[in-house]
Amino acid sequence: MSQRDTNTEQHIKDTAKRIFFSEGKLHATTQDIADAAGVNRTLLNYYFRSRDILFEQVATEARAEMSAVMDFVFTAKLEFKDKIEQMIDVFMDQVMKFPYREMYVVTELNRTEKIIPEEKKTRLKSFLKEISEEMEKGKIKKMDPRQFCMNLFALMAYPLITNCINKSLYNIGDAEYLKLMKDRKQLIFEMVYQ
Amino acid sequence: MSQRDTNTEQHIKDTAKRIFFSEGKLHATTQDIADAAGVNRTLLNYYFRSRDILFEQVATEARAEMSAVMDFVFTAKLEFKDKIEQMIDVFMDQVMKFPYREMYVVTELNRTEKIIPEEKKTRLKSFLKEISEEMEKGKIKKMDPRQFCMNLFALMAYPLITNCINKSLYNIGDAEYLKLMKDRKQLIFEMVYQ
DNA sequence: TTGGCGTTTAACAAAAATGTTAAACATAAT
DNA sequence: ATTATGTTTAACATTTTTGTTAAACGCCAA
Repeated sequence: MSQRDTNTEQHIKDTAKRIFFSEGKLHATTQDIADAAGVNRTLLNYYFRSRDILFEQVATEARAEMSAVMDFVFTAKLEFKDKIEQMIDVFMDQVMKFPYREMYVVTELNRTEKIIPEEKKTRLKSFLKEISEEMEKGKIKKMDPRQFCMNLFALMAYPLITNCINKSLYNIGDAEYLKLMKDRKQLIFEMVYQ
Repeated sequence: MSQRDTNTEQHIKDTAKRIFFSEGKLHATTQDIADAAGVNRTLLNYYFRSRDILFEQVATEARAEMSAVMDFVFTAKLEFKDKIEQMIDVFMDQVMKFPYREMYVVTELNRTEKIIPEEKKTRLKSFLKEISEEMEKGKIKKMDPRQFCMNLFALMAYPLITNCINKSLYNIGDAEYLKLMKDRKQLIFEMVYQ
């Protein structure tokens, strides 16, 4: 830590996240980000040296945050039913805040052909197993557990990605949209559980 | 029509669509597109004068194609149940071919602040009404019809957008993924039409 | 067979985005 | 009060992307 501590470096990254993940402006330039952060563009180079480094850090933090959230839920000592409920609650809050975060990761993957670390896969595997067991018990409809996962995440994430279309299409404002999204928590639970 | 008829102009647009909508490379440059189309970049300017015009044409055609598909389904003279079945069949085929098409439209909307024409909204409205009626009849679970729509489209579109993540996460190859997506047609129908 | 069209090549121009440098300024911490 | 740090300004350099122009080539159709 430096003697004089502004946290401008983090502020810049947070602004980039807002632009990319909340506003979905995937084509934003360094100038756009500097403007939005209310700082001079040279400051971005001062802190990050290059656009690529900034973007990479943002992407890395994004992946870390997503992992942290998923871990929190996956490893929770809860009954399956409660775990699902908690997952919906936590994950929906996330996508409401950062609707385009996964989209950013996807387009970065499409651009750069990166790969997903093994550890994440093992965490998911144990969750898939839990799902299977719950199906055996007859608590949820039987299907490929991967399909169950896809359903769950689709129902949570998609309506927020298409936010701008939906608002216009269904003629709804910010407040009502927020309410619809909050109502979805219960609705989604009812759809996937039984 | 010209005396000598290559259809290079359309070929270029189709290539752009493939790159944007199928491969999800939202940051592709005119050079990328020219290369993928196997033509010289100057030819893009020859046909379209500017990148913006090409992109606008591609976006316009995308919207038109999506509208055409939706119209085909919305206006079909079918019972609600069959209509839903057909919608899933037709729409899933679309998203399997162009997973990122809606994503492209969304990011363009976020970039340019365009607006959606009224006509589309009225078509949707009559569909929402059909949904309400079906709920009254007790054929499907009661909820806000808009939520029903969001559920339906989420279940269809999202797993294909996150294609690259899913393949890696669930350790599946192209063939198996294709099968999973085909199986989803039936699965989604069962989820929304209890 | 030749004229017109589609296409490429090459060489630039222009614009947009990014990166660099040095100097000046502000100010909180010592 | 001085200094080190954070920040801005301004002036450029570099790189990437896009747009322009003119000439040449291949070839099909009239």
